[in-house]
Amino acid sequence: MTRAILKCNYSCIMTSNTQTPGGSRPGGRTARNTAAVLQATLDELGEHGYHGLTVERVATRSGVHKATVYRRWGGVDGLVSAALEWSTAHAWEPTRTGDLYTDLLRLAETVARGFADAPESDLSTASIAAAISSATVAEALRAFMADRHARAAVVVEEAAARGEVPEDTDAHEVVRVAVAPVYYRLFVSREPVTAADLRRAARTAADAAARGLLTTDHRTG
Amino acid sequence: MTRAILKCNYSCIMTSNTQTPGGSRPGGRTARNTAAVLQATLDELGEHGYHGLTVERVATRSGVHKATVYRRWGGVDGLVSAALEWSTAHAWEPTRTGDLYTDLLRLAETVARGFADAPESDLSTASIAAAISSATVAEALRAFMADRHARAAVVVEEAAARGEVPEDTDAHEVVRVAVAPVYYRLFVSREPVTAADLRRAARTAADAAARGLLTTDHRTG
DNA sequence: CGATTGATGCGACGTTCGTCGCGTTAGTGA
DNA sequence: TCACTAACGCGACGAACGTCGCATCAATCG
Repeated sequence: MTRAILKCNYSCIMTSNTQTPGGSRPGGRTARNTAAVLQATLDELGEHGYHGLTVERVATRSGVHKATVYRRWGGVDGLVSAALEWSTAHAWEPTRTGDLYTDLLRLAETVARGFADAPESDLSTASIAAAISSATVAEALRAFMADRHARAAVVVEEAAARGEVPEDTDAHEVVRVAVAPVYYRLFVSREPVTAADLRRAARTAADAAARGLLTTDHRTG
Repeated sequence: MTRAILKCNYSCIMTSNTQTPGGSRPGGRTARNTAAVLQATLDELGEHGYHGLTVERVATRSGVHKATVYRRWGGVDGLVSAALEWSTAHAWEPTRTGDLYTDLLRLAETVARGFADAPESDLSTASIAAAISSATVAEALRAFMADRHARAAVVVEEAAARGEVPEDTDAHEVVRVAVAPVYYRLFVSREPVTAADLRRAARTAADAAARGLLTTDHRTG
């Protein structure tokens, strides 16, 4: 889901320096440091995962002094939060094929692929791990996922417009039903995620929506 | 889901000393140390969470020397693994009311309650966090969840026997659809989990199963 | 261009982590 | 009861972590 973000290079982060200190002096050096540190954070996550993410290594890699990193971001959790908040600004759009099932399948595939390729070496994985022990990261993750959910909801709304699903279908719930089993297998039950599993998850969500099981007033079932 | 385990006292662990070293000398002292250390691990998890779980504190609390804990369990991840493996032996049974929806609702409620009461202070939460960075814990968690799934499948099989759902319903998939959204909200999207959410998850799973959306051959959808 | 001052670089410090070698304790079996 | 030895207790050690005070740098503004 955030896979493409890791491919992002130096200049990519340069453009979104929302992490400037007080805001009183967003000068060139500060922005440069922010870019270098966040990029180093992503690189370190890609190489050693969240478990091996160290302020000292990030500082050395970025060329920014260790004390500065501690002052600006507070620690490892702050680094993950900042990287995650930045990625929220990164535009993302779901693929729209004109068929709800296919759209949901693409969504599930995106999730699975992002984690399957490099387990524990992804920003998303790091965020989930860090959010468990850090309220700051938890809030950043919540905001990130809310953004993704809002964007993904489009595929359901279009399906409703086409008449595939009832008008009062809960778009967010459809997305949840489609992707939740994937995350569940990855992080909770620790079962392998096959292509058939992804198809089943998407099929269940699409069929349930089509039959009116996921409408907004169905909530009090 | 593993909430009740934390209530377990000293003697409870004493009875399952599967963690003896080579097996050549499962004597009284070794078993006593195992019990003390695992109990201290659960206590520390309850007080400080996984993030604050330290070998040094566990050693001090249990009265066992730090070096011994490192030798026997290797570190924090080993402690979590051992605690989790032990809890697999702990018998657990799903509530059976004679109605699939209600049974699934109870299941979802158990999951939600286990995490809602004391976030990040549960063995399950610690396991999920630790499994991300530790292959050992990941395997222990997989085995634990496989056991829980096998036990929970009974409610679906009985529903099939009653004729509520088709004979070839995939029991495991029904359970996944029922609980996955709960875990998803808790750890991924970080949304609050309300009673209505639990009802909706259980209702969706039960209805989808009743309509034949979760049969074994539906997989290739 | 020069003064201001927020941000940074720097090095040192106390703390905690994880490991190691060695002497001792206490289950085990004769 | 007694020897054997696996497991343990103990203290010390190097390494890494996170923090601090102070000197320096550079972005901003007059």
